[in-house]
Formats: sequence, C-alpha cells, structure tokens
Amino acid sequence: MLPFPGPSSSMEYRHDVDVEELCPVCGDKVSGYHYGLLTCESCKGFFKRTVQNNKKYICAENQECRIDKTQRKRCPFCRFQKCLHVGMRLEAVRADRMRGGRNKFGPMYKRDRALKQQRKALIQASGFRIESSPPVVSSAHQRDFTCTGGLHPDPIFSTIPLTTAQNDRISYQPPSLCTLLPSNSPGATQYQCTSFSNWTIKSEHTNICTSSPRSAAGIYIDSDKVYSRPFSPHGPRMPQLVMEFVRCDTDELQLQNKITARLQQEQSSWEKHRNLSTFGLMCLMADQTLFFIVEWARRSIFFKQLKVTDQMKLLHSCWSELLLLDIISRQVLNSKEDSVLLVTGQEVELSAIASHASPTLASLVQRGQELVERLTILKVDREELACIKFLLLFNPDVKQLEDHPFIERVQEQAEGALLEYTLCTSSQYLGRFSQLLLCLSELRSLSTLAEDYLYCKHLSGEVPCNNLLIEMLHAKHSWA
DNA sequence: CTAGCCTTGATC
DNA sequence: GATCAAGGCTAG
Repeated sequence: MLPFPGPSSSMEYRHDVDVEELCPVCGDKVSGYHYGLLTCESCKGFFKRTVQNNKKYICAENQECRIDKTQRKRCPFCRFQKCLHVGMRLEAVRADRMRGGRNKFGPMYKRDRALKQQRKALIQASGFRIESSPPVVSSAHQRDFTCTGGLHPDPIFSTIPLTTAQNDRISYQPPSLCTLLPSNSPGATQYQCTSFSNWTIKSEHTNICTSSPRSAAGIYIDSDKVYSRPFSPHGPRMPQLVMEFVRCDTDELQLQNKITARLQQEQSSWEKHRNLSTFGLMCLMADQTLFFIVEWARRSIFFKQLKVTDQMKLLHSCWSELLLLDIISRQVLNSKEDSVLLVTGQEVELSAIASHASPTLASLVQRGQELVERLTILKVDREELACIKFLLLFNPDVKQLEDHPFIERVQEQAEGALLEYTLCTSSQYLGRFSQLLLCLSELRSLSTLAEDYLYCKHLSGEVPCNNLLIEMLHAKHSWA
C-alpha cells in the first residue's frame, strides 16, 4: 500500500526570488505593477494607449469576448473592459505625461508585495509539499495498446453498440477526448465584463494609500487589493480567483438531469446486447460524469488558454482524481452517513455495498468514507472544493507539457487563492489550509488505487467499453 | 495597433 | 546608487 507518494514525485514550493504570476487581464506573464496591479507588459501598454489617447472601441460581438494571451488583440473594447474590471486605475495614467518617478500607488504596491511575501513565508513555514500522483508501476498498466483510426463524431450521443473488453483490446478506439476538447462553442463561457457605463472608480480607491493598514487573524491583508469583489458587492469578501473558480463549476442539478437522461439512453442501447451489471452501470455513470468533467475543464479559466495537447495531457493525468473528488464532494455536501449519493440523485446503502464488494473494493470504499468524514469535519465548502479541482487539474508534474511554466503558475495561483480563502474564512487559518492539502494527498493516493482497481476490472471484461472511461484508463500509460 | 525594449526620475 | 513604475520608441 502506498499511502503517500514518494519524495521524487512531490512538488515543493520553490523559493524563487520573483514569484511568477499571471496577468489578470490576459494570463500572460506579469512584468510588474502597472496602473494599480500586477499585469503583463502588453496590457500595460494597451491600457496606457487607450487612456492617453482617449480611445473609444466598439465590440463586434456581445461585449463579452474572451480575453486571453492569444485573443487579446481581437477585441480592444472587451480588453479595456477587463482591464477596468480587474482593477487597473485610470488615474495612474498621467495627464501631464511626466516620465519617471513614483506615484501615489507606490505604497500600495509595497504593501501588496509585503502581503505576497508574507503568504509565501507562511506556506514555507508550514512545510507543505503538494503531493502528486506517483508514477503508476502496476504491471497491469505496462501493456502496450495500439490505437487504430476511426473517431466518433459525437461521443456523448454515440449509439454505437458497446463491445466486450476482449474486442476492445484488439481494436481500441483512439482518444475521443481529443474530439471533445477543441473549443467549438465560442461565447458559451466567456469572462463576464461589466459594461463601462456601470463601472465607477470609487473615491475610496484613491485614498487607499493613506488609509491605515488592516489586519485579519494576525495576517496583514490589503483587502482592497486582494479581495475586490465585482461580482457580488454585498457578499463576504473573498479572493477573486476563488470566485472565478466557483463560477466555472458545473451546476449539480443540471448535471444530475443530463446524466440521468444519458444513462437511460446508454442503458437501453446496452441492454439490446446483454444485461448490464450494477458495476457496469456505475462505470457508465462514471463515464458520463467524465464527459462533464471534460466540459468543466474546457470552459474553465486558464485551461481554455492551453493548447489541446496540454489539455489532454492534464486531463489524462488527473481524471480519476477529479472523478473521485466529484463523488466525494457529493457525499460531503449532501451528507447522509449510511448511504452513498450517486450523481443521478439515487442513494445506495453503504451496508449493501459492503456486503457485495470484494475486499479491494470494500477497502477503497472504506478509505473513501474516511476521507468524506475528514472533509465533513472540516466543513469543506464549495469554494475550497473549486480550488482543489484546479489544484488537481493544473498538475505541473505531468510530463512533457508544452506550456509547463504557465501550468506551474496557475498551480501557484490556485494554491495562493485557497490559502487566502482559508485565512479569510477560518480562525485556525494555516491549520485549515494544511488539513485541506493533506486531504488532497489522500485523494490522489486513493484515486491511484481506484484506477488500478478499475483497470483490473477492465481487463477482466467487466467495464463497458468504447467510452471515455476506457480511454482514460488506457491513456495515462500510453503517454508514458 | 501591438508589444517588447528603452529612458526617465522620485523614492528608498 | 539601486529600484521600478511611469512614459517613449519602434519593428513588425
């Protein structure tokens, strides 16, 4: 048993002098503080040109264009909206065009830097290591699966009859994930920009550098900078990135309805060929959930900026972790102690599972339950779960990533966001963050075991085939 | 128009 | 003198 991965697979927090961050406007590399916050060089220049020359832009679409590194040139209107939205300050552009020197934002930049240093020191002091999945050494995974041609036009609604595992091994379909990933629904999940007319620079912002420093739970926090909340001005303050993560989340009710509908469709198709076991039905459920996990990733902030090849590598690496987290989250948020709540809304008695499960499965369920209990005691919330999903997805330990620095930076930002959130919501601050990271480790470890288990079941022909689940089971090992 | 690099100058 | 966020310059 491998409760925790070995040190070789762990990712330590680096002690770099410069913490690399992402431009809140486009996700490019930050070059320094510009007009009120850390941005990249190009957005700095863009903001300067726009304000200095009093430029007026018009959006050709719905004023909600996605702004990222590759598309930032396409719509200056939405780019400028986003500049304002994330907090770039008009008043930092000098009317007299005087060069050099310092402006009134200097002290604010200094405090922000101090906060970041403090946060970094806290993380280091806590001695955390973010554990990642160890390389899978199970001999069952060493097989070489040859892919042949032929893609499903739409795997989600595919009614191609399911084949047996034996046949699958001979004619394994190539990854359907690659057909799911290319973005083909522009505008579906774009960054929300407030319209310019609705945006007002509040006078309190201009006084920020003269206001007295605030502290929370012994940790200095410049809340105007870190906890700006344009989405919901009346709610509790929380890191903007956490709100963005939550915004990316899938609606549970919608998920339940869609998966139930698809399962009925799949099941009727399957039953024409043979009876489906309970285990098979669970696999179909997991399979359908995977489609939604891919959908979630595809429309998520940062992920959609990645090349499809990197997207596939990340998903192939963390699918089982995300799937397990999905199942576990459901138990934590809708907790009934003696039963497991399925994605379809059905409940299965734990005693029923225990009486039918093999020792391996029983042990997996047991460990899963223990993790649910730990998270329940912690009262983990949606915001924290949303951060954890991003921590799992943006795993910088995945091999041969094209844009590794970007993924590393997102991982760091997600960690930072989770830390800030826990500091801001919990009186035990650092303790809570460490507890959550320990749960994350356990989740990773558990998902590896679950994947091994599933793989063995697949080899014995018990997993319905030609689906995303099978592709994922095969993929991690064919990449290696 | 964009974005990378350069120059400037107040503050430390 | 070093720093670093302003504005400036310019090839692409």
